[in-house]
Amino acid sequence: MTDDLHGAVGVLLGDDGQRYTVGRRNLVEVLRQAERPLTAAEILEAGSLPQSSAYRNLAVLESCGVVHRVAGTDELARFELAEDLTAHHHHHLICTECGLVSDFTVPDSLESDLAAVAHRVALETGFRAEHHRLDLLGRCVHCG
Amino acid sequence: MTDDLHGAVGVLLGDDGQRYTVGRRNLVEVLRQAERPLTAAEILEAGSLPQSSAYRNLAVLESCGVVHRVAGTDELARFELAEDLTAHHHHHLICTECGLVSDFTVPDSLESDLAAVAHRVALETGFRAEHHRLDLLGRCVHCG
DNA sequence: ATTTATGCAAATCGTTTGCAAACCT
DNA sequence: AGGTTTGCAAACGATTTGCATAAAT
Repeated sequence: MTDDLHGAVGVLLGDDGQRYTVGRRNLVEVLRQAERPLTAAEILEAGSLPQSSAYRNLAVLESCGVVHRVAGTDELARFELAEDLTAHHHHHLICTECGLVSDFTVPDSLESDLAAVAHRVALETGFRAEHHRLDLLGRCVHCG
Repeated sequence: MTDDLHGAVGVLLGDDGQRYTVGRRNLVEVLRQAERPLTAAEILEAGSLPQSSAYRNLAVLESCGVVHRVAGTDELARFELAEDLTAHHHHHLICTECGLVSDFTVPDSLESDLAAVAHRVALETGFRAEHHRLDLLGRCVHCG
């Protein structure tokens, strides 16, 4: 029950003065079992909380850094566990046909280049980059 | 009046059996003058069409490849002229504080690497990448 | 003349919020 | 008890749509 993930989530919530309730554990579990970002609708189907609780708790988890909000090409919000809590840094494949979002990773050398670019841009524009987002847009295997 | 841009837009619309009406020209002009992606609200303020016409025409322009929809971190839809119609390929700086989206470019060498990654991913996952999206997320000069 | 675009107002959809009851410590 | 979270139902805000009129070819 008390494995690494839930322990880490508990700490993040606690740091923020929040409780790790049953509903929140439920959400984390649903997101853990998904191998891709889920829409609110998918989460509602998979979990067993009312809408308002799901949305409210996703917001809490997001502000504590447990959950991350992912932008696709449609207007639906999608959520995944923060990278700190899961294996590793990854990027998204976004299907422009059906909206499906899935994960992929890139070579470390490319990640270094991206970091260098972020640094250059900061110098040139005064924008302070904290993260980057690299997505491939196209047709998923289904919509190919 | 009939400069390159409007000519090109007219062709794209025509190819799709659509007319280049006053309202559509108005939208293209508003987007041309902006140096960054605009939200629907900003477009409504700048242009002079009713909401429904603006949204409907943005949808038409998008499906003809004249306008491109940009995802930020907030839920607001943002629009810009398609890259084919403007100078060049670019990426976005997205402020996580105020949502502002602005443009930047990266070295060609990085673009080549991105293309190579897209190709590799296609082989490995069967996903057909058509475009990519590289955004930097952080604080803009204002919200720094 | 016939097809397509417009503009108003009403509807829709995802998401958020007010409030009273249930929960945790 | 004291403050937080829950769950229902109602509210919200951005975007979309029905329909009758106006415009374009």
